[in-house]
Amino acid sequence: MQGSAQTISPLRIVPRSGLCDACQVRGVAACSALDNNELQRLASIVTEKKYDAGATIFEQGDEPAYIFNLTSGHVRLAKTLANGRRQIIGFVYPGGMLGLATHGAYVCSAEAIGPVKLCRFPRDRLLALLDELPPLKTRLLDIAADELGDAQEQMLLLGRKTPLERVASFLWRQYQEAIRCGQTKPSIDLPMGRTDIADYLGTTIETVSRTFTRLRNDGLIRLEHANKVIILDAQGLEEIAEGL
Amino acid sequence: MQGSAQTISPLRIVPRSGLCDACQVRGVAACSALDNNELQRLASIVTEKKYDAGATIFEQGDEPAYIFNLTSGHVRLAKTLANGRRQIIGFVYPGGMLGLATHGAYVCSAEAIGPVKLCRFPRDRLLALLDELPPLKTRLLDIAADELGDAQEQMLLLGRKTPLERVASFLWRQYQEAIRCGQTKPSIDLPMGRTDIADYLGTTIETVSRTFTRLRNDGLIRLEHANKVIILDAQGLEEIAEGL
DNA sequence: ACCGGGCATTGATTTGAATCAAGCGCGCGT
DNA sequence: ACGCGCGCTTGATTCAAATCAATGCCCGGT
Repeated sequence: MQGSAQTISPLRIVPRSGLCDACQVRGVAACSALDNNELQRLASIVTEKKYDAGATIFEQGDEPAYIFNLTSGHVRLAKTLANGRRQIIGFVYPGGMLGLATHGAYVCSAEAIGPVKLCRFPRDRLLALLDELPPLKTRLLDIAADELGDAQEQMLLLGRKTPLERVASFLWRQYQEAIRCGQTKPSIDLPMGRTDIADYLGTTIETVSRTFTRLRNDGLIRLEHANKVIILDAQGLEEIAEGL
Repeated sequence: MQGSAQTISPLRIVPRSGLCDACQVRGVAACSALDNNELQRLASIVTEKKYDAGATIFEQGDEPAYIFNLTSGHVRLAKTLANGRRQIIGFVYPGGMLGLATHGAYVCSAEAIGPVKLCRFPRDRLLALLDELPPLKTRLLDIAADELGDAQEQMLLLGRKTPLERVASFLWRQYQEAIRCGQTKPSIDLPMGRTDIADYLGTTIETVSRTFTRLRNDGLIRLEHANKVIILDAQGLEEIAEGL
């Protein structure tokens, strides 16, 4: 499977690019912008890394030595205030990038929610490579612009939505993401716990829990168990999410 | 002044690039990445636009036909919820970009706070030009990564800071920005009103007002008038902002 | 199968910011 | 110079979500 040549490349040096051939997320990831030849250049600077559940991939304030591409598992990005209050900036799904946003240092920490695999690129080498791989630079610009749009949507949520609207928005987005990934049933598997959800939505674990219960009682969702949500009324959920 | 040749360009076609020669924000703006030759290519697709105070430059949801560079005045970026609740996503200062973040449409509206001048680039032509001007693409990627970092900082503010910390953070950032722009006195001129500040900080006009009063009573600031703040205790302000 | 611990839910109480409601002051136009 | 109006400040009250406090449930280990 690794050696199977769907690609017809003349010299099969392939430093470790067998990885990319077998990559599960190649279609979604940043690499999707590249042809096989270009991909090999990228592959020449990549290292595959694994982390256990709960492990820290990098810390807010660290020198941003690497940029990552998540190939399997889920990651949370978090910022922490002096007194311990925590805000989750976002969740990363397979195919997503880590470490793009910086101000000279990582602006947030990245933690593995479950066991995680990712492709690690030395930042300086990746940035140097960008000048030789214009499609990749374009792709990264697109990704950054998209993430910026997502971030702005989250600001609206945090600044102006009620807890009910926040949870509904969260579920709605998870649902859309699941659909995008080929899910056909109206259900969501939540890889993260209530604490993470609360810290993402700028509220408390108790409020999140009560809100789930309320959505259940109102017939919008069913809770198969705490981490498996069945969407019963997608439109109703969206309307709540949009503040209608 | 317009025709003054500091640059030695062979053919002086210069569609309207006299503009760039005289540009006040050339050092800070995205164009700073370009040499004079490259700048002319940019200048060939630019149109200068002016807007009155309160004017809408573009609307959330519009087709993102243009990307802008603010040359003078201040802009607010806002998103609005069905029932009228508004969240200000950010304020743009001279030299800043508008319209970078998109998801196929402008993700927020841009409104002139006071009278405003900006350079307008047709999006498709600018993006096409990026492939010929790699330094500009790099610069835009840098700008996007920076804005992403700012957005994440704002999420922390909206999700986890108290109103006091929010206002202190806001003033602190304004102060840093003023210093960056060459300001030497410890004072800030606020181009926006209390309503804009409240909508930016995810709180109400009354709370903002009370918090200004409290910071004044606690000796951290002095209010020369509503829009002119003197910083009396910069360190104290920063400590509050950081939640210490 | 039983026990223990961590996570989620549910309930009671408190609290701080939103809302409601006046005043105040400054700038503008006449 | 005067009065008008808008935007800011200040005060009183309400209310929703945070906090405090049990209780329940599921999973993993023995």
